Amino acid sequence: MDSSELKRAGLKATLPRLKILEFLENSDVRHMSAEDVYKALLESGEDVGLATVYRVLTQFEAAGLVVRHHFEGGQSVFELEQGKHHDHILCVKCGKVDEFMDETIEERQKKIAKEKGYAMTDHSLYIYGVCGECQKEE
Amino acid sequence: MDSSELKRAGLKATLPRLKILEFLENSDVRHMSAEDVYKALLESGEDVGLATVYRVLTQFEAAGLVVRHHFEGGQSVFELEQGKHHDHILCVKCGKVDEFMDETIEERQKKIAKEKGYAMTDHSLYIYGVCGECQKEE
DNA sequence: AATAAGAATGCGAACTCTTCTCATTTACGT
DNA sequence: ACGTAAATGAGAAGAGTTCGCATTCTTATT
Repeated sequence: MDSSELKRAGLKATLPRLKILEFLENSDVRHMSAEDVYKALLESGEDVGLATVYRVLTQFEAAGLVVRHHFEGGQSVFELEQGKHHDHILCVKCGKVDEFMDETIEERQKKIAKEKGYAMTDHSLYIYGVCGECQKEE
Repeated sequence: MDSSELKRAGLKATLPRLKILEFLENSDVRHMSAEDVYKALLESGEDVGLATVYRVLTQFEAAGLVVRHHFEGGQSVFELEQGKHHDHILCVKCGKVDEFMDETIEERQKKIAKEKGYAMTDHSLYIYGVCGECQKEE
């Protein structure tokens, strides 16, 4: 088991944390709600509580292992940190999520923050649309 | 009373709708949650239900009278439609909200959507930071 | 390897924001 | 003014998330 990542993040290597991290790393879906993680673990025969999943994901976020997003639709969505910042474009029909990174937009944002007198801490950019697949279906 | 705006939007000119619209138009705060609107009306002596405020704001949104935002923090925030699209920059300390519009960013977003094969329907961009005022306070 | 002490867990209750249900009231064309 | 359909208010219900607490783990120390 790879408890070193957790140790490094200053977190005790408990079974639920290990399982959740492992799941995030091995899943091919990159953006998941707490509920998604919870259900997947239950189906794998793990015995975790939903509250624990929420707690752990929040800790992972604080530790920088995970990034939390607020897509439309209310619930939080989590994504394993990949080192490189990026924004998201999502399909309003099928829910597909794509990622992109645009240096020009990044620059402009910094510029705007400065102009407005803000010390920028963060930003979130979501583009919504209908993906190629969904456009075909009438 | 100005019921014409409501009529034009295809909505019956009921008292709660009139009051809510009037309040949105006369308030100097431009971004308000349903709860904010509800409380303000109660304090003005109006007798509205919170459910009605939610319903009406949702109808206003559908009618294009109002725009709904999902700032961080969970609840929806509403803003009177001003014709011209803009994005937001908000202070994470005091909650202040500023608006901006950047043609370059707009263009880039369209370009990205096209590249990724999406038919763009909408987008949301929020910059978070500490505003000038709040930077001064220690 | 056993132990002690504190941290983490699971469960259900609680909380927040929002929507729904439904009996009652209101707006508006006639 | 009246009738009808739509809108309202109140509280219940729903979704997502957090909290409280008794129990169970981790881990540093023997």
